[in-house]
Amino acid sequence: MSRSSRATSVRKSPAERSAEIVDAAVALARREGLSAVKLRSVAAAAAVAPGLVAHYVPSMDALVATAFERITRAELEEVREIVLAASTPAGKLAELLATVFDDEREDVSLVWVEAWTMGRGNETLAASVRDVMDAWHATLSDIVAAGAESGDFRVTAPNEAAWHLLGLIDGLSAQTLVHWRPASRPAVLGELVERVLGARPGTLVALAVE
Amino acid sequence: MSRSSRATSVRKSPAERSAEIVDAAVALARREGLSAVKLRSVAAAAAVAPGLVAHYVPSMDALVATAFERITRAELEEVREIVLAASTPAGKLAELLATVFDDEREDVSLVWVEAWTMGRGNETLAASVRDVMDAWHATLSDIVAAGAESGDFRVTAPNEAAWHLLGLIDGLSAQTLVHWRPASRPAVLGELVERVLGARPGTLVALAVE
DNA sequence: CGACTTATTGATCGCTTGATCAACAACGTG
DNA sequence: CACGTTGTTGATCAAGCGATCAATAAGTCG
Repeated sequence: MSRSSRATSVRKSPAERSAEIVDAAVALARREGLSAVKLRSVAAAAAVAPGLVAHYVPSMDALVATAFERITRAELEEVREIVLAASTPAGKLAELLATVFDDEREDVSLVWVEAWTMGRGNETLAASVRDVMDAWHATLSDIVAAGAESGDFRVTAPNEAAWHLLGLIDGLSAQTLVHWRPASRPAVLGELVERVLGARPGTLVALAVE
Repeated sequence: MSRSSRATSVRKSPAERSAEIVDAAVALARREGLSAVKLRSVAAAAAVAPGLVAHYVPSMDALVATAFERITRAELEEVREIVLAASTPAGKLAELLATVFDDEREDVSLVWVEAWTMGRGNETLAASVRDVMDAWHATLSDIVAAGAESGDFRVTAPNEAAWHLLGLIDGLSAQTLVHWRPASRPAVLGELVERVLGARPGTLVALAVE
């Protein structure tokens, strides 16, 4: 009667298994948020025993931070490539905003907002959040500075303007997270950012609509 | 040896005790965030047994939602009164921004950001969040609309502009929560909002500095 | 083919959470 | 001063968390 039936297991190289576990954590975080990254749920997602997750990861806090980095770095990298394709600063910014506020990307908002609060009890995560935010700021700052130099934007402090753009992006993302989808976002948003950057009316709106 | 020593208790009217417990929850949330509002921590803060908290509250989710409402409604009310004192729309907005981004108010940011994520598993809280956000939006919208009418602001869609302002406020608040305090916030922010609303340069900056 | 290395399992510990409830005692009442 | 109502206590339950570790078996190597 006590054929307690041990599950059949396949041995894999530590590197491969470790990657699988991290991948499972990333997929889980993308789907249900960072707070869904638990020892047991990751184990289930990776189809391994709970103990194995703990074995391959220093701590769950670290795994959460890793998942955050993977997801948000990938997003930034994606945006960077899209931005690279555009020629003018205004075009770059328009593409950036269109990408960030794409509806497909709502899940990333959840990851960000959760990271801000979870960072308060997870210093590893907090450090990651700071790093990726800095990277975002740098990307935005570059675009704004280029626009200021070319005359497309009339900004006195590109660095500060980049912070405010980032704040705007974060805030609006958080809003959609709760329940809002103010309908005419792209067009009106373009108009808004034109003003923020002192661009000529229409330079961003036209690009944003495509 | 089994003098298990029951703590001396003072009987109070249900209304009074109930108020004490809610007050303790509010104070706790203000100090350490909504996530600190636990059955036992609230009990300790109110100096009662854990069971009493459960006795006076339908569920902890409800208590968290109540604490959120109390804190954020009070903030909004405070801002409303300050805004009322200013005469021009630009002045009202300048006062509003100065108040919201006052350093003393950092704790409220934590409450907001936590509410956005906790609302995902607490429908009572989610409903409260939507309500208070609507109220904020209405307040901002009124100011912007008045400014549009008076000619102080050149905005085509006050309603949308209010959403964006709110997004900006929320996003920048969240940033300070993580670790940022971009130094020259008030002045540069005023300039930013002038542009957002198409106000004449200086109308907000001058007021914000006071 | 047997032995050894080691990837993997799953039970387990200790802790925290919200919630329940029998027992207790403080206060108003007769 | 005793009685009874009821505000209050604190132990307790069940669930979920991260982490640990002895036991197990898969794959490799002589």
